[in-house]
Amino acid sequence: MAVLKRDFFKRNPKTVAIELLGKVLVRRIDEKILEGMIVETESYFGKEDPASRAYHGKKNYNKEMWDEPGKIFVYNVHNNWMFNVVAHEEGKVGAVLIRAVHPLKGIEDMIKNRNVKDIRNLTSGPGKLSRAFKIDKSFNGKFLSPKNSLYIEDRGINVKFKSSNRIGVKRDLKEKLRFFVVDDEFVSR
DNA sequence: AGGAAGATCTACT
DNA sequence: GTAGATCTTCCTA
Repeated sequence: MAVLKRDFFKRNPKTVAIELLGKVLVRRIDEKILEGMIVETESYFGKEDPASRAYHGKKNYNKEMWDEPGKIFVYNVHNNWMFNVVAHEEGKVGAVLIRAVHPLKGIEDMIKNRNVKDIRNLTSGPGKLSRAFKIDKSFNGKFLSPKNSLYIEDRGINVKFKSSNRIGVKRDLKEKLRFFVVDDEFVSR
């Protein structure tokens, strides 16, 4: 049950995105624990990446991507919070977007937070999972850490994954930067 | 003040 | 599966 250290995120965003698959996202709300296995991620780079929030240079809404790896980066799109973790090599820019998790624990609470019946709809998208886990802008700029009630654990789970182009992106890079676990029903369509 | 946002829901074929 | 409305942040003017 090793909590991921900051060094884990001090690498290329692509590597981090791949290795985050199968890790477990843990959220503590008072005495309740919510857990979900990460099954879908996307990596974003800096100015060289037209799909990245960092593409237009350092702004108020994206400055966390220049910040220390291991920090939480949250932004809003169409009334949805996107949950990212800052990940890049020394002196670079980048982040990994958590797009979907597979609920493990606290499912009842997630259903309450999300107000849906179909379990498959619970956390199968970036805005969905942040709502289910009660992640919002208040986490922006904090470190992933048990102290902050939000962190990621390595439980030695090994998963098979595939890659594809990123979702919803108009001008994507040639490289495939979306990664997802094979045959998991919580991967977003 | 106005607008666009790399998502989601709903309501259809 | 696909299309259209959504109704919050933060940007640009």
